[in-house]
Amino acid sequence: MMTVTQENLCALFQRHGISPTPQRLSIAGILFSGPRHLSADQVIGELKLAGKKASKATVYNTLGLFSKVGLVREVIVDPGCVFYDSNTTPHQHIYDCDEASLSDISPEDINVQLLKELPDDVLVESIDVIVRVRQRKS
Amino acid sequence: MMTVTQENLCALFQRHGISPTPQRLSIAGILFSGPRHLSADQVIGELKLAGKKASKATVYNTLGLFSKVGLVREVIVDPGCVFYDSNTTPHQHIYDCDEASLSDISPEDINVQLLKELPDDVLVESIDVIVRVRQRKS
DNA sequence: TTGGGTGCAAACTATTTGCATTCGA
DNA sequence: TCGAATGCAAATAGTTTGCACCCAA
Repeated sequence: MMTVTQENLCALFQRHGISPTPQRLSIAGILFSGPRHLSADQVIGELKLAGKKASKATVYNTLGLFSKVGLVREVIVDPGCVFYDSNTTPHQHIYDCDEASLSDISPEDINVQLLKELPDDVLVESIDVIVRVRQRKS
Repeated sequence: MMTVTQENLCALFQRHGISPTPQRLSIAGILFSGPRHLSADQVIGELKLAGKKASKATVYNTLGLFSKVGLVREVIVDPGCVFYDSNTTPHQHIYDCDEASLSDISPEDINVQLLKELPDDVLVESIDVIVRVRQRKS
C-alpha cells in the first residue's frame, strides 16, 4: 500500500480518469491509509472525526465512482451494508457476523473451482466467496 | 420438492416449531411450489396476483422467521435485495447481474476448500459462493 | 457563454419496530 | 382471564435522484 500524499492520490485519480476534488481526496485518504474494509457509514464517521466535510450523498456517490473505475472493490455481505475494500487484488473474504467486520483470505488460502461449463454467451464477472463466522459461545 | 397442500405445509411448520397462520401458509405456498429464488418484493407481487393478502411488514417478518427456523435460506447478492431460496440443501449460486436473477450450482459442480486454519474459537457458519455473470455483449 | 462535471438536499425504497389485536391455555 | 404470538401502520436507515452551482473551453 502506497504512502498517502496529495500527489500520490492525484496521480492515482488521473490514472483512473477521475478528477481530484477535495471530497474525493478526503475519502481516498481514509480508504488508502492501509488495507481497509469500510462501509459508507464508517467512512462518513471517519470524515467527521477528521474534521473533513462531505455530504452523505457525496460519500455514497464517490464510493460508487471509485468502485466503477476500479479503485476499490465492493463486497456485499449484509443486506443494507456494502463494504468497500481498498485491496483490489484477487482475494476472498471472511465475515465475522458478531462484529460485522470483514477480513481478507489470500488466494493461496482458498481454493475455488467452477467445474460446470457455462454457456458461451455468459461472461463470468467475478466469483465471490464469503466465509461467515461467529465466535464460539463459551 | 413436496406437493404443496395445506396438510403438508402445516406438518412442515409443526416440525419447525411455528404455527400455521393464513399469511404464513400463503407465503409458504408460493415459496415451496418448486425450487424458487424470490425477493420479498416478488413474494408480495405473487401474493397480490393470487388474491391473497398480507402486509409488506408481515411478508418481511415471515421470510425472516422462515429463514431463522431453517425453512428457507437467505442469499445476499445485491445491496437492498435479499433473495429467499426454498432449497435448503448445501449448494452455491450464480447471479445474473443483468436479469437480477439467481440460479443454483449443485455441490458437485463447484469445489471450494478453505486451506487456512482458523482459530479454535471461531465457528464457520457458512461458506457462500456467488458467481456473478453477465450476458456477453453482441 | 455554455456544457459537462460535481456536491448535496430531498426523495425513495427496502426493512424494522412498536403496539394493538388475537388466540390458546 | 392472562400471556405470548401475530400482523400491520408507522418509523427508520441505506441509497439514489434531480437540480443548482461551478469551472474549463
